[in-house]
Amino acid sequence: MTVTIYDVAREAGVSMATVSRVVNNNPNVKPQTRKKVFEAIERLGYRPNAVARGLASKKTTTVGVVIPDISNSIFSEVARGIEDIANMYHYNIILCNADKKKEKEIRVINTLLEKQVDGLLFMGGTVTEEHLQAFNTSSVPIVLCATTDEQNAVASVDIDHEKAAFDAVNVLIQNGHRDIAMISGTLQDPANGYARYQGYKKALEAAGMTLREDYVRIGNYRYESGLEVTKHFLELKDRPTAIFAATDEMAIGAIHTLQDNGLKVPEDVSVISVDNIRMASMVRPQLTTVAMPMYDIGAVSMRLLTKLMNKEMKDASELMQVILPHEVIHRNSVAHRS
Amino acid sequence: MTVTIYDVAREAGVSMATVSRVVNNNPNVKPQTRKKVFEAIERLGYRPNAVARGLASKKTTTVGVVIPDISNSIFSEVARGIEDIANMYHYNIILCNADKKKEKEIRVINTLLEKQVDGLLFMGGTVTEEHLQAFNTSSVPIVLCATTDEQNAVASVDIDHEKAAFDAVNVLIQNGHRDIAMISGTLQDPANGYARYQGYKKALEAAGMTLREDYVRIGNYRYESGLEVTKHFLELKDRPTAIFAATDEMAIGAIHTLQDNGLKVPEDVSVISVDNIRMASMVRPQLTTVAMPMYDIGAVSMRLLTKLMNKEMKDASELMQVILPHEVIHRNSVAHRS
DNA sequence: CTGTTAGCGCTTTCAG
DNA sequence: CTGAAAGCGCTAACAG
Repeated sequence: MTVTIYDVAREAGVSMATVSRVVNNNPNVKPQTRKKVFEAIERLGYRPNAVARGLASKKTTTVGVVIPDISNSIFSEVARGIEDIANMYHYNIILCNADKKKEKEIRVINTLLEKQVDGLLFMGGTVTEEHLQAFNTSSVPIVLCATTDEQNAVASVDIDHEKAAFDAVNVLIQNGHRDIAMISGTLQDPANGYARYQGYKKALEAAGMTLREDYVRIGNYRYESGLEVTKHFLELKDRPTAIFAATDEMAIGAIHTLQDNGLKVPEDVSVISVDNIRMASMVRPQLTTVAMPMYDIGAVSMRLLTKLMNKEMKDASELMQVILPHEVIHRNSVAHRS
Repeated sequence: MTVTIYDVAREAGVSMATVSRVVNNNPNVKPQTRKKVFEAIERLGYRPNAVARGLASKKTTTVGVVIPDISNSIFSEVARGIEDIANMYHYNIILCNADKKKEKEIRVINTLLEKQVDGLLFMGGTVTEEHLQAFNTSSVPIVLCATTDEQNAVASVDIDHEKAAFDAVNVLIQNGHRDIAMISGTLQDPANGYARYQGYKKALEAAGMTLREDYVRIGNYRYESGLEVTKHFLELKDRPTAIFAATDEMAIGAIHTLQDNGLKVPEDVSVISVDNIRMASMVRPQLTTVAMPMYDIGAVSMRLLTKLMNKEMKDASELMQVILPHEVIHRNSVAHRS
């Protein structure tokens, strides 16, 4: 039925070991023998069994990636970065959506580990004590992607969310705005929520402005939420002249309710955010935002993982927190205060 | 170092076979023994090795999915549908981007097969003779996702692209439009290109209208392309009053160059397309389009694959071409001809 | 440069 | 209900 390395060996008149060598490109094989073996392989239509190889060699050349939701463009960008580099180093990836649910995250981490992945890339919600415990049972390297744990106990690659938010709010301030509202994510979320809120707060402070409670509203990162939340700002007696949204999607939502209410962006109200999803340049006005290098975060974390898997470097804890640079992308949603 | 089934057996005072039974939920184990084994597992922190299991049982509970580009929202939607159902049936997925490049597609199909996936989901460009050959070397079931092969030789799930385009153009016609241009994809692409173009053509014919060469332009499916191509229509002496784009992204591009040139959508020019990506309702005006059920295509094809893998049904060739329904989503980019 | 020989960790008859 | 034993297909020393 299925042709094995043994069949090839017999067909070529050599030993299994030799066949294994040519299949694995081991140079210690006489060209002549190599040729014989290749012919036998061809003739028999032999296809190496990676599972058997994995059991024998204790390496599967596959890495696990747990991701919140692959259909979310932010994460699918990261995933593309991961897969490109994985591919480059001859790894495959097993993709698991976990929707930022702790239970599900822990569960998939375990099944990935059962599948003997050579490494793990984790992209999720908050990294809790339980996550750390699960990571600890792993004998393969793990790197956090677009997240970090409080203790910096595990390698990670991310941007400085607080600084990104700070920079965003600052362009508003530089444009003369003083009444700046924020559409935040939940403060429970360390990176996209809390950190970005902190950046907003600190930027105001640095400019000697005071934070108004009614200028901060919590959204859920999505477009519809930006649409909703902005209505509240519109009801205020003294409306903000600028809005900082924690994500591009919410910012686009904000722009639309503004427009739907007869306000012009950026003439009447300026809008800025963080992320730089593809859609940011596909709306009118085009969105000014702070670019988070999604693809690079994926690519760099996968590259880091390969190094760890090859033991090119030990997980030197502190040194393993890589922060990628962000950048303000000036487009058309911010104007000087009129 | 690593604890195996043998260690657990010794610890629990039973045989490997018994441990295997409890791990696999085989009912033929006395509750008492089961308990002993579970305790031993707990005590030792035993984690089953799925690779060894895969070798012994010849099943890996993982399926391969080859996809053009996971960062493209169309495909990432499909992927989510696939993963959800896979998860439901306890399968994991190995994801490979192949960018619709034949070479790459064939290559990943082979490595996926080497990894002994239990089934394969293929989403790609044209299915050529070479693809069919590669599929033929497979002993596991394969289903095409959002594509079909000419010969209907392999199971597939997709929508009727021609009919979807036909329906889209028809809403334009129903609205009194007679000068309808099309932004098409390449005619080399059977589904999104050729079939959608055919639908356009047939809708015009059915309405007794003649197709104007200069009203058809080829784009590359993306936003920027829609932006570009539309400029040509603007240069025509008798401009179209409506535009049908093969994809939402190109339609949004069309809307924007229309707007950027002082034309109003839909008052001056109507725009419709096919896809219904998330962004379609995140632009102004919101896009009227024919919804292609991306998530469902993924979900249904994965479900079909599970049936094939369980041999619940043999690949009854002809019967295996499932066509999912599409639906016109009326939003605000189409108006009656003024 | 090539062959022999043990396993890798688990499932699966087959007995009992 | 439980155990013994034979592999699954391949890699990796170790000899030669």
